[in-house]
Amino acid sequence: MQQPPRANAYRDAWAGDLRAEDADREVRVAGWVHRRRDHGGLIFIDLRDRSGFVQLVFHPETSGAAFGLAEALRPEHVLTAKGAVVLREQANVNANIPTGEIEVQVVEAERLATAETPPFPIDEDVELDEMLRMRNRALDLRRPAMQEALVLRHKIVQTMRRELEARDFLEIETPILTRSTPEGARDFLVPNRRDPGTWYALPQSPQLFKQLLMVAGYERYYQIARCFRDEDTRADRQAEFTQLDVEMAFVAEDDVIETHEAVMQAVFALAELGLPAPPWPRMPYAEAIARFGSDRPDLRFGLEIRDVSDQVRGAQFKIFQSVVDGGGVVRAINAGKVELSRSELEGLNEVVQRHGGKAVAWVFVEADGWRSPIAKFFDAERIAAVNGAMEAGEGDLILFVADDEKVAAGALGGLRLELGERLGLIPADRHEILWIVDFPAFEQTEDGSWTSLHHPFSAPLGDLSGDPGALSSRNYDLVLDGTELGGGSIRINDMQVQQRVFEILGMGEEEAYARFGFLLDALKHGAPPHGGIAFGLDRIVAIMAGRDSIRDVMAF
RNA sequence: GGGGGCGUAGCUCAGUUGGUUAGAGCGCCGGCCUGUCACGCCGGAGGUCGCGGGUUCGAGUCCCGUCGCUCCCGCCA
Repeated sequence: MQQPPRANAYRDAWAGDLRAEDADREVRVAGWVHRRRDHGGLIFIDLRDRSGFVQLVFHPETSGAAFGLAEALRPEHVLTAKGAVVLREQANVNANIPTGEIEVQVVEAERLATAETPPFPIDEDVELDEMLRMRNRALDLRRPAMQEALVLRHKIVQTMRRELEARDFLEIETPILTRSTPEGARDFLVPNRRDPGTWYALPQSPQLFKQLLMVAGYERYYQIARCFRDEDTRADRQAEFTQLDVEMAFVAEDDVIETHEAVMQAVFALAELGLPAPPWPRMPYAEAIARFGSDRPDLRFGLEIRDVSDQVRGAQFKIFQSVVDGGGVVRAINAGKVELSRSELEGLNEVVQRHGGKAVAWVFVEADGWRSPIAKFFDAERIAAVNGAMEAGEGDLILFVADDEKVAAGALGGLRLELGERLGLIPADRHEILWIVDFPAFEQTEDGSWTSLHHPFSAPLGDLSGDPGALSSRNYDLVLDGTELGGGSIRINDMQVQQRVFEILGMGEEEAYARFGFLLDALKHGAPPHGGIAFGLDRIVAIMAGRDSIRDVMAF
């Protein structure tokens, strides 16, 4: 703790903060019985509070009535105790704990509450059933890993506030009972008692409000914002989550990126992630898709994807040929010198199929050709060309996927992650961060209509009257170890551009106004160039705390 | 909405090819113990094997259903 507690009838010192220099002090500490070691004629109690724990010693002659109390104490009983801090004899020093040089010789103690036997150990990090943890939330939150995560979370938020404060940002709250926000998930709805038949939506993000604040001239806004999306959960996704939400006026991409490199560097400094100092690399979306099959590539390991369409063109293998003829691509990963069994190789099909692909073709590179069911379809020249493109040598396994470009990229991206994990290529102690930039503005859906890759307020770049598929958007996403930490964009501040975007999206003026009316009205009154970003706080804390599930870094 | 996995003591888990009285560690309770710190030693209690049905001479084990949890896909950045 940074400060000693205000002295009162319960305590005047933090248990975990007592040190050798406190020796001979008379202190009163309060907390929970962490552990009891009863030696019959001598009882040790580890007394725990938020700061840690200290050993209390109860002695039959010097502790008086407190000794009898100590015999009755059990784990998690609540206690206040008074006594002298004494140096332990050299042989009794416990170097493994911060308070191990001293102990408190109790002269007086009072039990403030008893406690039922806890249903699970609170001092160890055993994996527990989630229901059990939720039913016993107070006990679960007492566990050290949860406390550390929540302390870290607090420090991260404090750091964000401090860094943004130093850059003149204003923290401004936005409504929770609101109208639908443009993030594309299902809204949580709350019935409006005063107008039966109508509903509030809970915000999926403060997007509309923060843009309104920019139009209103507040220049720099941020908020630790609760967001709600009525979608199924994942380990890294909850229906209710927290974002650091930021918006700035009179800025371009570089301004937003550089500001947040500084903010996030300060945040990351709270854990030893070993990240390089900014500026962090920026990779165009198209490159990320081509090389890693993902717009949030994990750069901690290789297994990059290469295009071998040209090298296989003209081979006797009909599957590849028809894909290439049909405008598709053949791409591959060199998995290196690994021996996978036939059934393991077949198992990879499942990974590919999950991403909409059909199957994986595989070859083992040998001195005089390929070992593979498809080897017979390839002449020596093409084999050499593919080996060359894949930088493959003897013993290497090459995995191919042939499909249209998007599916092939996604399937190989999935395959890459699967192999990285299965082959143990992902180092736990190294981290890789980068920005993904130059996103396409629009994606064509199966029925031929266009949807925005992010939301309809991201500013497009390019000729608005031309092919929507050729437009890029002024977006940027920050990716750490294959996890998207946050993303944002420069927004549209010109109503004509905004209207053209709605047109491309097939959204009529009426619908646009129904959904975003108050922002559109605001944009008419002089909108500055502006842009912002939102970071998923829960994910950031989870990664920094080394937890797999964001539920392990949320108090409730 | 779809698919996979799991469900055995308070907790974490083992339980062989379907076989006799279902186990371990920790925790809990009792006893002993004045230097332990995950104290130690001795003893003990604790089970509707998620629930329901079926197959079988016999089911924790196999089958069907159901409930709960969880992961993944869909969905979602």
